[in-house]
Amino acid sequence: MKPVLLSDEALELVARRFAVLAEPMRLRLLRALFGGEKNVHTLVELTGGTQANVSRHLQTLTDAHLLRRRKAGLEVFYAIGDPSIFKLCELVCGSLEKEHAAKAEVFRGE
Amino acid sequence: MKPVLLSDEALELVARRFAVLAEPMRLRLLRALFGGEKNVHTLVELTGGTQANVSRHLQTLTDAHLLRRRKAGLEVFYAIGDPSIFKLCELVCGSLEKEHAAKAEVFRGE
DNA sequence: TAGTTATATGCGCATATACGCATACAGTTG
DNA sequence: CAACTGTATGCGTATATGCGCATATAACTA
Repeated sequence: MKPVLLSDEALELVARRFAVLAEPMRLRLLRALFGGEKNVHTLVELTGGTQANVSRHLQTLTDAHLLRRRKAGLEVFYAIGDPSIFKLCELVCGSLEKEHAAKAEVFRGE
Repeated sequence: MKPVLLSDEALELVARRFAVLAEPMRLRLLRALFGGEKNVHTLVELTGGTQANVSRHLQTLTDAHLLRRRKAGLEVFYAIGDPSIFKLCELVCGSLEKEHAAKAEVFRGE
């Protein structure tokens, strides 16, 4: 497929999407959600962050349409809302793995 | 497909890679290099940035192994050094397109 | 209604980084 | 050697944003 040359405005949007993915805590949240939807309390435990910080990052991810939000009584459940995330991480990991073969074992999950 | 769960250290590296791609000016540089390698002066013209700023961003991209550097006399030529960039942008663009298409439908009374 | 639980948010601080300016460095030419 | 060209870099500033603390909001329960 031929690469389409994007406009400057499109590049701004792409950059913003990449920025959302450029925070380790948000990636940890996405990782925690790979297995399916979870409520905030569970995500706080899994990521080891504070409740306030986790809530903020969940907001950022939801605003970017990477997560979907479901309210159930007192709890709020989040789940991955954009399956392209999986392929994105696959691509980046593959590239990084090739890049420093010395650190490659990190990406193979031991 | 079964996603591999990455370690926290791996996620930090992935986040760093995304951060490199999270700047519009760096994406403009990558876009300018889609057609092949170019020297700094040409990239300054194509992107409309200052020479100092362009040089810095080229450094960042090269450090991340996304570009390769070739010196020829006074000039320095840069070229895309990681083909996964193409697929990355394709993925993100596809995702953003869907998102905006969905948004557009709202205004069409869908 | 009052109290409890789960989640979200206002605020301030600290840090990271993009940018512009000036200048340094490297390589070529006189 | 000096002068010139192309590229890189030190420095200061402005802005963005991640984090912690405290508190607010929402929904359930006695």
